[in-house]
Amino acid sequence: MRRDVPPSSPTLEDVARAAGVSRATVSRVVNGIRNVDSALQESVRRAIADTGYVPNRAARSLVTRRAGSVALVVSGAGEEGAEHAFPGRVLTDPFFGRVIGGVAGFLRPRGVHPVLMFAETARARAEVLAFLRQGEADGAVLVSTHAEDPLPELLAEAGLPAALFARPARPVPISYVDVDHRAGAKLAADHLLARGRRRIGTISGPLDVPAARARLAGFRDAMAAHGHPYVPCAEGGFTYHSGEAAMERLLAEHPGLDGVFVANDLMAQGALPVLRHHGRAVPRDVGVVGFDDSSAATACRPALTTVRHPVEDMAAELARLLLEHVERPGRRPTSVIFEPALVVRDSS
Amino acid sequence: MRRDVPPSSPTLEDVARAAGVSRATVSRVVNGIRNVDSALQESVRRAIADTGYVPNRAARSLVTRRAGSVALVVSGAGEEGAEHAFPGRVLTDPFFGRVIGGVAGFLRPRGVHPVLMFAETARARAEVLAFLRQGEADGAVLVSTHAEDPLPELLAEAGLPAALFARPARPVPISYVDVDHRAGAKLAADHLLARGRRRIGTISGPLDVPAARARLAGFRDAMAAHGHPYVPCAEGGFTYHSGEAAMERLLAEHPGLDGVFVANDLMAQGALPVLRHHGRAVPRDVGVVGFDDSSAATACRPALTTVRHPVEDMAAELARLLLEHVERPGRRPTSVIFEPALVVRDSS
DNA sequence: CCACCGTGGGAGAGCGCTCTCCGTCCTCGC
DNA sequence: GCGAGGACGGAGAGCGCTCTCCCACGGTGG
Repeated sequence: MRRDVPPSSPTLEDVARAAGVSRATVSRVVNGIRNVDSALQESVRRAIADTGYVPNRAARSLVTRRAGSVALVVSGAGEEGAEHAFPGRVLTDPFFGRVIGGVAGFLRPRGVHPVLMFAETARARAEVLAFLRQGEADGAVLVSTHAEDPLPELLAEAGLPAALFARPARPVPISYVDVDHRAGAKLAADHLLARGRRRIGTISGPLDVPAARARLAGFRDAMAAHGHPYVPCAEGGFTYHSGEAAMERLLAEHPGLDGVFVANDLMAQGALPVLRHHGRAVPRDVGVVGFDDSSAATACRPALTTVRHPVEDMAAELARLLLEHVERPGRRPTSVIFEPALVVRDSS
Repeated sequence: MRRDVPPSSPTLEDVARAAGVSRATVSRVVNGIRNVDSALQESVRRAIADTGYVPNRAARSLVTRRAGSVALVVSGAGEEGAEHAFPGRVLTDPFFGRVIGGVAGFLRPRGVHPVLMFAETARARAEVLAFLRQGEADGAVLVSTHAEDPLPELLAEAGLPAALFARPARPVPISYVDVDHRAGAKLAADHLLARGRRRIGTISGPLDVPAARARLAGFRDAMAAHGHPYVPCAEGGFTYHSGEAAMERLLAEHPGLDGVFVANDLMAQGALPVLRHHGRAVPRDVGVVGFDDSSAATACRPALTTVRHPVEDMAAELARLLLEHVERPGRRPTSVIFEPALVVRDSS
């Protein structure tokens, strides 16, 4: 409509011609650098508006060697070998939603876009590496579902900018953010004891996950410090159903229980109906404390007392760490640990 | 380590030199086109392996005018004006996780990457448009949280390839996928009646959302066809808490209720404790049927009878539609409607 | 025996941008 | 009054790739 021949979008050249200046000057105005006479600047801006110019990202990337995007990798999701299954069934866990939201929230004002990737198989991991090497993304933030994920090491070896959500199981020279799980578990222990609970058990997460181990250890240490050296434990898998099953077992072995610390809210959500089913009123007979302060915590009856995990803030910091590595490639890995807080609701 | 001077990755030129052929030939091999002598092909492949070459995506995009990625836009999320808030609190809803998983699952084997974007504000919408115009993504799939979302129209006007999850409130010339909400609601009605329920109410979704309206209308029509012209309804907002509140209201006005159709699982999950709290046993006194077959359906006690919404398949189809539009820009919009199915569990 | 065609492969022109040079002009200071 | 130096803007060389030509060669039919 505006032009006759080319239906493709206007280029820097077109704008330059319209404004009567050189390409370089238009580029300077667009990128806001150096000293360009304000009158010229104005006419360039008008020409940009007139032509409807938008810079072509591919061309820019080609010369700047920056993609302006980062890979947001959900790693270790799904089963090995389930090549054609839908990935991201994990995304069903509200926890990932919060991480993604936090990362995206930090990146957005900086004009960086997150590219979603799943890396559950060896092939998928190779794709992530290729993706980064091809320069389609400047780096990767990684959130793993299980501890044995080899991707962090692969990234570190390849020298690609990356940052992790949660400390890796084996030490890897890579930046990460995490919460102080031990301190959070101590908060839960202190709270249950303060409420007068004395026969306290715990439902842990899968013990190959460092976070789950740390929560259990922290809880036991805190209990021991208060003179409770033995704390019965049932291991769960961080899912609703594993929470149910673990609660059944714990209750069968320790019917006299009057308090439970559950290592995440989803499992606690599963534990509540089991307690009710066995005639235990919560919080009257048994006090329950979860971990994460996820949406599950308020989608329970009674609403869950829980340990707040500042997931969004952590995810934002995660993104910040990554961008720092992208900015200055040589940088040494750093880790940032966040403090948890107790949120008291109705279940304790 | 391998080379002395350039630490940057090898280019087509380097590979060509190593294989003793021209750039063009290497390009042909890489892209698997035209007829290249198999001996040459072999030596080129070896050279690629030796140099560790990976094609530079920006350079390729520059000439092919294809980004190889699409925008996955969550639209209408969060409140207008909450500029600095974390976006994607919606991601907490497992429904979005399923959509994202389905889209990603389809795109992945095709080498297309989804770029996550949020478009809750006018500014964010402008960014999405600019993103597409800049050629950073070849098109957009859109999943909206509310009906008044202006983004579909903006995309259609701009002639950018796009596809929607769920039919837009106002007709827009754009492809979409949806489920047959009316048929799903009829399934629920038939089932409740078949189980002998006679005093049946419903909790609807927000009535400005077309899907919510269609479910309500379908339910009422099916009930009317069976001789139940009046069906009491309480409007909810598709969230856990709105489900609780709606159930309270419905029960207050119609204490004799023996069946409820709830327009999504999350609200049904909220409704169950309310029924229990008011002394109604589920399913003995009241039968409950949800909608979606989300993870919430199995994370309830009793487990929820619900209408299965094949979200992953729909999302895959959504991605397919988009890619079709990217492939052949002139294509007319099409819509694909999926059939729902009843999943009987314990709540009815 | 020559015109013709099909096939394999090279040369080279860009794609749209950034950025380094370098030239021009204007303003001071001595 | 003249040279130094700063401010401004243009020319042009690429970034790494694709793809259109075009050439060379061998086989075929008239």
